[in-house]
Amino acid sequence: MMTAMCAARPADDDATADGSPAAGWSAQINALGDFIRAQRQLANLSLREMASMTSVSNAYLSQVERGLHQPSLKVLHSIADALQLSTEQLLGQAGWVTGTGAATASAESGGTEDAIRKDPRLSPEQRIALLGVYRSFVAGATD
Amino acid sequence: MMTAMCAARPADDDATADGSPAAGWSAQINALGDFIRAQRQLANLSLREMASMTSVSNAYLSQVERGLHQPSLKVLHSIADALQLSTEQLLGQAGWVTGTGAATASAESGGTEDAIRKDPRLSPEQRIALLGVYRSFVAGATD
DNA sequence: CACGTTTGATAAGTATGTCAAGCATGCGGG
DNA sequence: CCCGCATGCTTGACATACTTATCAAACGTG
Repeated sequence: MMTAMCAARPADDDATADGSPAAGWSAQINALGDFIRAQRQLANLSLREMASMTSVSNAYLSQVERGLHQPSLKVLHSIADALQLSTEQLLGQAGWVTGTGAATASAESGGTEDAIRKDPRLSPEQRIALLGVYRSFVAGATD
Repeated sequence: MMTAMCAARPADDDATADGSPAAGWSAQINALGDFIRAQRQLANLSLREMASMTSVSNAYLSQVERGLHQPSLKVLHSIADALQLSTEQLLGQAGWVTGTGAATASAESGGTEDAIRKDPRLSPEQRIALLGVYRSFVAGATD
């Protein structure tokens, strides 16, 4: 197995002529596909094997690996599972998550807000309420 | 403005009896939608405002918030950006960051109390009040 | 060489995400 | 009263993700 099979990449297609899709994600998609393929081959899996593990068709996996499509969360998750990777690694590879630490918002100045937002023990409604209270407090003070 | 007018949720449809690895989507989608809506309202944004920020149509945002659709990565990312959240928080909310290690939650859990205690912008009374609210929330959530 | 098997790639069809336009409702002013 | 302006919700058309069925090449067997 694993012979130099028929690998053909139809040249780097960065067609962003029409403005429909967000420009420039082809690079990330390619990176993601390469990464997935590498991991798959590392695990000595064929497309079909992985397909049966992920319940995603081999054909689509092939297309994803070659950067022809942007897989959805479901598929991404399945793939990560089959390859024994965390979804975060996959997303990170595609550049969709800013990084593991990643605090795009105000992390240092608004530590409390951030903590509330990230707290997994709160339901959405509770979050709203708590943040509302907190903000009213802070707004009332000198700020 | 901001009066909750025509609101209708078409019953909770949780029909996922098959043994697929990704079973139980509707619940997650609903959670995600609720979270997004909560955050949006927190930021005092209307659907249309957010739509213009995210370059996603208001209609679709509405549907996503109500759990009628699963947004793609692009859209998710845009939303996170508009709400000044990291994509990971969104994904975490929906429970998509399973991963093998996946200790996103436990690491942050408990950080909220700490953040509140340390927050220099709160007066002692406010601190007590906020902690009280937070604790009541967490206590009610069957830890 | 015929044969079956395994591999990755392609074709055409189906399901689902996404948008632009229109609907319903509430609010303030003539 | 009606009217315009705000909001959120629904419809129907299109684009994209995804599937099932199939192909051509490489690897065996005898």
